Amino acid sequence: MNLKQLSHMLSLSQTTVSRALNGYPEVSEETRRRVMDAAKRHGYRPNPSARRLATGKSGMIGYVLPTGNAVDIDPHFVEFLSGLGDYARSHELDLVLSPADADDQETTYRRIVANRQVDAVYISSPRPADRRLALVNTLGIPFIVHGRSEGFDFDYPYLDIDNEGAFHEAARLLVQLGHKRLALINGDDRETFAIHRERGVRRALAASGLTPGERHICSLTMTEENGYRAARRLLEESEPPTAIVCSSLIMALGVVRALRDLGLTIPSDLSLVAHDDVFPWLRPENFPVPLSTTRSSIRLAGARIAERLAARISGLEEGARGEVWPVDLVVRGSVAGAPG
Amino acid sequence: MNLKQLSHMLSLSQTTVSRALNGYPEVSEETRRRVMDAAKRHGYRPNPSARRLATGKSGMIGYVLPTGNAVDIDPHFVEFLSGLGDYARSHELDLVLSPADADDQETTYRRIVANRQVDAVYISSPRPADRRLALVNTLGIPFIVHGRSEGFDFDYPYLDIDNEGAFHEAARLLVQLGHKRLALINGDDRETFAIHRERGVRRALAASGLTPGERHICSLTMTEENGYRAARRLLEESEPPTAIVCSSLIMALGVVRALRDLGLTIPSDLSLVAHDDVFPWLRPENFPVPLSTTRSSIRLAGARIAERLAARISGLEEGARGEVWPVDLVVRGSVAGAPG
DNA sequence: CAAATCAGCCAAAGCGCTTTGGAAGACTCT
DNA sequence: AGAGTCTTCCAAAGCGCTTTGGCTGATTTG
Repeated sequence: MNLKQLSHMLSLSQTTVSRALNGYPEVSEETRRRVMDAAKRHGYRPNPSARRLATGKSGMIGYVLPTGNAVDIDPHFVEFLSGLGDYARSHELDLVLSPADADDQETTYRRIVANRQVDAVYISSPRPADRRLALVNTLGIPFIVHGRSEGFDFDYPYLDIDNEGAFHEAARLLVQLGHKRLALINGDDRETFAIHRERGVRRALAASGLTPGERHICSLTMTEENGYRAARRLLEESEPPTAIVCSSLIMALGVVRALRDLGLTIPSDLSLVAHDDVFPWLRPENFPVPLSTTRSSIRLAGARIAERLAARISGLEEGARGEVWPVDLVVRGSVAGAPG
Repeated sequence: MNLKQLSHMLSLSQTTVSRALNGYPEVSEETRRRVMDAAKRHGYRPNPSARRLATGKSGMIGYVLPTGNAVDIDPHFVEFLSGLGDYARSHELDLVLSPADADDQETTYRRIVANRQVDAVYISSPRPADRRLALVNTLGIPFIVHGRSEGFDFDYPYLDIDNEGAFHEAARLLVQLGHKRLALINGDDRETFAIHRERGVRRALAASGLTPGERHICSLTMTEENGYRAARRLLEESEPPTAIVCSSLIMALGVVRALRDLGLTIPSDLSLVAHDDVFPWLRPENFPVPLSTTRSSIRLAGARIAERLAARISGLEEGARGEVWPVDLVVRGSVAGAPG
């Protein structure tokens, strides 16, 4: 059932039927009702390919997926996706993943924009002065950044959590508990989120006249093994930290393992706080000692981004609005006063 | 730059240019070369929307993503995606994720097929007599199942690992080591993979005249917490198992935690084997006691599925070919003879 | 009352590609 | 030499929608 057939059986022109269905004003209410009725009754669904060719709109949002043999997709992605799906599902919005060589994403961005494959894109894990951002900005496709970049002379729309604030709070708490030697096991510090977190920690320390030890700030990809290694290295120093702030639950698993290997206990020997993106399959309250966390649901962020992208596509949202979500500090048994 | 312009500047018809570019035989080699050259030089890229409208082919593969408030996307998905991307990247194949209400995926399948949004789909986590499979089979769109279903009177193309064999081997090893009380902490047993795993374990036990205790086979969604709970329940029985086979590393984390809480040690009190899908961020060799695993890279499966889908789309693969990958049993320190 | 306005509809021209059904010319074959 | 056969190309008809530009008859306006 296509437009031609439908309009024919209504004895109307395709123009009128099309306009009736798309809510244009130049069609009488009665006609519109008739058309709508018939469309529903016959299960008419406009062919998206045709609509697309005519309008250039695809009804999909895009994401360029960095891939490569040495490239692992962030496990957070799946939770983000859950959120995105939660919103998109009810709006018949599909998501197009365009895999790209991690070292040459530009080609892919250009392709999907030139081909009008998607109406909007989102960008995640941005770095300072991220080229993708500059590119997408000049290409003129609607977009939203999940996270923030830095060092641009233009503004852009984003959704981020207050990473600096969160880690500032966490570190401040630890300092208040008397910790003088505080370490940060951070994610990849080429990414902005990690930079912000480090900034938060440093600021909290500085406020009490402390500076982190040279090697007490480390940056690694967020695996259990790296958490272990970092913790091990830190705790075997001559003056080990008495508190650690950690950028992910997965790394925290490794930290906990390292402590065990060294015969140290939480929180008497070491206080630990980690960031929790809220995975359903790994919860901080279920750590051997319940883990204090800075918590922010990445899934909710996914839903919000979908919502905002939809708004941008339909022109309801404009400009470079940035949105920063506060982060909860949830204190559990893994923190205590600094050891004697 | 579109076809019209290109053909005009070559003084050829659109027909000829189109045919030259698409490799049809009825154009001379010389002309083809001229056309190819000009196309490359001017960076001509056929407009996919137009091509799509004309041919009905989209150059994308689809996946219906079950979503909902109570629905969590499987964390394995991300690794699978990495693999899919590895292949798709080099073939300019995009992946369309269509989020759907987990309880009504049929509507979405019908929509993407009717709209010809994608050229092929894949289905994951199938259940016995899975309705999606029957649906997709009748809709006539090329597809591949990741995993297997059961109870159909038709064959279908799939890629699966030998779950039964893997768990049979694992259980057999434990039995050979003298374990009489063996428990299985399985994933959701409405899914075929879990059924196969259970079958493997039962078969190994039966071969030595053993049957698993009533409550020694449990089925739960694969979270750390569920692993903990199941292990705890099992080990607090009057006749606790001396060996556990576990369907995922994440659950195994919980098992290890439970053991610790109960003051038990691996492998002297309990032998443990888990299935490893090969996550970059959590490795069995890094468990407190290196974990024995049945190992199969889900990422490689993703790449293979992409490859086969592409082959199906282009007609290179036909029929209901099933492919079953063997699974490695990797023995590490977590298994030992049954305690005294 | 003629002129201007307006609501409501339509025919047709795109969008940019593929594909059908020839047609023209070159070549073979008897 | 004329009939048949290839080879190589083309014009035009789709694919199914949106949108431009106008037309008609009814209503308002000076």
